Amino acid sequence: MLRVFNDLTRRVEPFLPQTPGAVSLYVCGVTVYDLCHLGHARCYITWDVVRRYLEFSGYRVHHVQNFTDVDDKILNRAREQGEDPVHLARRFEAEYFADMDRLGILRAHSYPRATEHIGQMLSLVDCLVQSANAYPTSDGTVYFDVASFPRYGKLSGRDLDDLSQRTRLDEPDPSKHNPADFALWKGAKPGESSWDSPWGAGRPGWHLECSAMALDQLGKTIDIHAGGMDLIFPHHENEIAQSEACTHEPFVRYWVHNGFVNVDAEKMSKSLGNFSTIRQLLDRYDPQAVRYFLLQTHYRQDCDFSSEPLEAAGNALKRLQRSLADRQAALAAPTVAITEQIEQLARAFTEAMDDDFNTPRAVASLWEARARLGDLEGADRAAAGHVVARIREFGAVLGLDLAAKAAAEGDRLAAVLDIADQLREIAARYEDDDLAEARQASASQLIEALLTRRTRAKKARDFATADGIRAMLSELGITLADQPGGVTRWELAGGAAPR
RNA sequence: GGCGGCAUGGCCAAGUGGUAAGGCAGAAGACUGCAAAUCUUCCAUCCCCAGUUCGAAUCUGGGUGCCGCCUCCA
Repeated sequence: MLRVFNDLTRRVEPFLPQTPGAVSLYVCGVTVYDLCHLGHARCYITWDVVRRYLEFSGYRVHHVQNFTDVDDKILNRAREQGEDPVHLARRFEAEYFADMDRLGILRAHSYPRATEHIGQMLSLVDCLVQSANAYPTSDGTVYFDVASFPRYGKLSGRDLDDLSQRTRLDEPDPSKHNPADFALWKGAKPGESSWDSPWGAGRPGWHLECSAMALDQLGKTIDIHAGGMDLIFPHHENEIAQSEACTHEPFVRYWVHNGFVNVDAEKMSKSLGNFSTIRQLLDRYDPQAVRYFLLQTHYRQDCDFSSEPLEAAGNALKRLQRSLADRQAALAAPTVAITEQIEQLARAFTEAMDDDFNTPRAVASLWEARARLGDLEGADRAAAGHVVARIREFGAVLGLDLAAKAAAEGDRLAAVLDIADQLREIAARYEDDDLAEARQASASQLIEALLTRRTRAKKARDFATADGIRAMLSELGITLADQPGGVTRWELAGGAAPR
């Protein structure tokens, strides 16, 4: 039985969607005006794992994630760069997908854009004005009247009186009834792109779009609404107010939020100068290592992107993959012991994930299953591959690929590294027929040829040659591993992605 | 000022009453021409103080330290 921490009640609750077997999931998406940063990586990997686990648990998930493509930041950025705002927004949508694809994040079923839901937003504003939960001002702005919504502050634990008294020094609009009122619709300034409305030309406020699109695509009540912790107030608080004031139905059953990303123990932010993009991260670390790193921390905790733990995660993942590869071929008929081990793994994994998506424990269950493999003997040992297969299956539920890198992958990496010329130089030093033939070959073929040459040297007990080849490949970042049976495997060292 | 989070071995990190998961790093052994990899084993009493309890990392009270939200932010 899945249990989920609900920020609305601040408790872990049994997960009961409206319709048994189906889950509507709305994840707050990005404002498309810049490249995605580490916080986005954390957020979308978190909800990707949640979605994968829901599906693994048998739920039919309808996953919707918006793009905010009209907003001050976009307009400002477009002006700075002399680019059309729509063009800029579409460009960064593509960049978003490029990053998320590298991180292995499943595509949502729908990516609604704010600009394509203006009509739904205006209907919502109209509904709120009709019900006296909102009021227009002389400049064409429509504010939500927070005092008209008794439950305002419920999600974030704010007190309306307190919020109201905290009048901000730079509060620009004296026509607000209450300083805590927020804009549903913003009157357009001259020259800005805008849409016509009953209240004059303008554009939507930030909070409005999520309500309008969620209501449009998922109905009045959605099961899970997810996003970063920083969205609790004011964004999600406002979404509740504007949605429920109109529909009179609970907007969301389970509000879930992921913790922050810190860099060197401080919040990552542009002003602190410790802001980094997903791209910069992936220049240094394998996307799978990043995912593994994040899985080791519970999603509601803050996590600190620093090099040591990231490298540790890469090492751990690689060791797990290699360790499994050693047993994968043992596929004799499953024995009682093997069946028990599989059941034990499944139990530990699902218990961990059912407990508010406790991925650190889920990952640990994989390691424990792997360790038990070591105790197997005889017929049990000959069937160990079945356990390996299950460990990989559960890894996939977390979005981890626990199969060792296939030769094709190594080839791709070698090609990206463009080390063929250097390999040919090495080959030239150990001139012989095999290598002469390999002159036109790809990087991985050259490596294989060198390995063949080295194996021959080893058989002849010419260790100087064998170690020389190993040392030179090592300088190119290629690590050799002589395995029992005389087979030599190679891989790129360090877990680093190609630069 | 209001609201909230965190403090567990060298590092990361689970665990919310029953005697400290897991990973990284480190050490020892097996294997190996040597390496690497792999396998096996070892490696903490949980920020401080006072309570509750047969029993607390886990509950209560009091400290100390760190962080976040309250403005755009995933």
